[in-house]
Amino acid sequence: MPKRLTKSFFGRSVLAVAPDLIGATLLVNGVGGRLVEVEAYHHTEPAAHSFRGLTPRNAVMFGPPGFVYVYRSYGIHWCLNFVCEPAGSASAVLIRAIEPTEGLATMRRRRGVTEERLLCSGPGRLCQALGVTSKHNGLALDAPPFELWARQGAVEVVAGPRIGLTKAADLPWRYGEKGSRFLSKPFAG
DNA sequence: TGCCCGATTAACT
DNA sequence: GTTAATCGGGCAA
Repeated sequence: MPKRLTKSFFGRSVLAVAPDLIGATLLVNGVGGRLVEVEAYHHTEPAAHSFRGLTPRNAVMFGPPGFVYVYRSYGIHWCLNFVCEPAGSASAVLIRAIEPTEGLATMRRRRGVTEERLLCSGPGRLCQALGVTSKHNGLALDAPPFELWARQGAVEVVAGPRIGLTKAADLPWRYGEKGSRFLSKPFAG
């Protein structure tokens, strides 16, 4: 049987947690699937929301690991993050793409598209498909409506530069499942 | 206070 | 390939 990921899983280096999340299963109210693409963010690099210090928006990032940080992107979309490392480190993993496995009909209704590959392939898309909004900001990952299960068996993880950044764009902190057709963008090489 | 811009997406040409 | 939608943070004035 699969194992639930608890807060101790997240209380490690964000660069260790991020690749370990590939292949894990995330459900929100029973809707979701396998994580196939994530990105790491650390307060010491300027692309992170926490880089300039604590604000009302990023406060959850400065709290303990294993909690959810949700922010509004471009005034339109929601983006889902998992807080990592000991409290105060202000690091997090952005969830960028999911392979849908549970609640496909609900996702299609929320997204307004039928093609499976377009349901969760992107940070904004997966939040819409899973019904994630600001009301989830600050909630614990090991309690309802969230369920997070460790991956079973081996997963081949690849890394590359993060997407959509103008700062610290060279850091190879994007991780994904090799060859997955549900990535928001393929990995080079 | 005002202005610029972003961890995006979809609908254009 | 380009652009609009839309809003809060950061910084200049």
